[in-house]
Amino acid sequence: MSTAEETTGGEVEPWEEVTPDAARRLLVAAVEAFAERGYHATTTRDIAGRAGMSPAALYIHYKTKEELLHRISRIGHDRALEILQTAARREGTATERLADAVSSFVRWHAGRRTTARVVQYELDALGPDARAEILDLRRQVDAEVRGIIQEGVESGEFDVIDIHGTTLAVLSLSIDVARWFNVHGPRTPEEVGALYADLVLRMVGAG
Amino acid sequence: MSTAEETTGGEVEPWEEVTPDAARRLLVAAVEAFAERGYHATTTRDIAGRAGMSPAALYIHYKTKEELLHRISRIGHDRALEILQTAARREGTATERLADAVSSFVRWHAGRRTTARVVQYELDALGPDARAEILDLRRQVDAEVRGIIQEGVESGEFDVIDIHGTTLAVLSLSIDVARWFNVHGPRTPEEVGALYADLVLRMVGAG
DNA sequence: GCCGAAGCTGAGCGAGCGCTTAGTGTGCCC
DNA sequence: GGGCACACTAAGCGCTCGCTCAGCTTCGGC
Repeated sequence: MSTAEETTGGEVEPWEEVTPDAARRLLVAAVEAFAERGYHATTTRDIAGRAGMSPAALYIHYKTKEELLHRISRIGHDRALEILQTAARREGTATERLADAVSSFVRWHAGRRTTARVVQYELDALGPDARAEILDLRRQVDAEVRGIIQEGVESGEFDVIDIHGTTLAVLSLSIDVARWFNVHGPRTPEEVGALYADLVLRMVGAG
Repeated sequence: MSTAEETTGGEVEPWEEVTPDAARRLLVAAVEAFAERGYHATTTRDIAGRAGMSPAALYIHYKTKEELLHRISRIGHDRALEILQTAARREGTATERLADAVSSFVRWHAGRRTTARVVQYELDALGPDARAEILDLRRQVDAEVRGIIQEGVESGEFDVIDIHGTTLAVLSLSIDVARWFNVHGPRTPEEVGALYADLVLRMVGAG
């Protein structure tokens, strides 16, 4: 199986780039809390408690609660963009690359649902500077998908009238997985990824 | 033009069912505030201020801040379900009814974006009883769309393998419009509705 | 064996939260 | 025109929030 993600199943815990260990535990606790209750409904006491620390410990590693969200959002967007870039830049037809991009992007939104939820739905809680930085990453995400669709249209593989609108719809469909996906539901991330890749190929008139 | 919504363009201000006038002004103010900042980040002082009243005035008409959200969510879900039911029960082929359902559902999510945003993204802020009531409405929404797709498959109009999964994707795509739609953006609700109806017909293999 | 740096805690500050209460103005009924 | 129901306000209560700070522990270097 050739996919854009190198090791989906055997992927080690993410966030390993975050050190020291206490800072990572706090960040993982924040991801869970933000995903469950939302940024504004989450208290710093809750985050510290989940990480097994006192409320004050949080401020050794992070200046504010918002810095936690910023770090999570930045790392998550970097990862999402990396997944799409890997799919977009592999060799193969536009059809193969679009299917790969959607299936791996969706697999990430389902499999890492808590992270994806925070990344996709808590943007407005960031301050202006952090938000601008993240929006720039989102434009890059959009450009990757639009590029594949554009190439498929030019090669005659796809039949698409509104390239920008269709790109928007493909990304919107994939991102919304983070809202409804249920770990205890009937579908695995792999199954949703495969279904969505098929639906997207139909949307662009491939095959 | 025959659509599921009787009068999209000329639709009078909604919320006219909410009386007296002061209660409606507070509710409209709450919709705006919840849509902009989210339920938890909105203060009762902000809601009352937008409605031109003192903070205490809110509690003449609503027992709690959560009751405001509950009323908004209930009315919004009723309206969304009504739109889908009108499209599903009109006469015509499954293709026509699915296109009508998606275009009017999407048009509502784009045109009434602030309401739709609160309705679709603030469910978790409700208490258990209110949430259960709303979830029941969502099951009815799902059943309407699934019904049309099922009939299209049975009549041979559609080519769909996973009916439940495709229903989920169609609703997910439409609902997510409330997240990204921008009133000042390049597309009108009508244009997005038409584009999305076309994309959904492709997804189900119609035509 | 002493020292300073680093990681963490217990206690708590000022602010703003949801919500309450006592009191005020207004208009309608008789 | 007196009384009353109703809509609303000013003030503020009790609480929890994000965040701070003085002090304790631990540990490597010498």
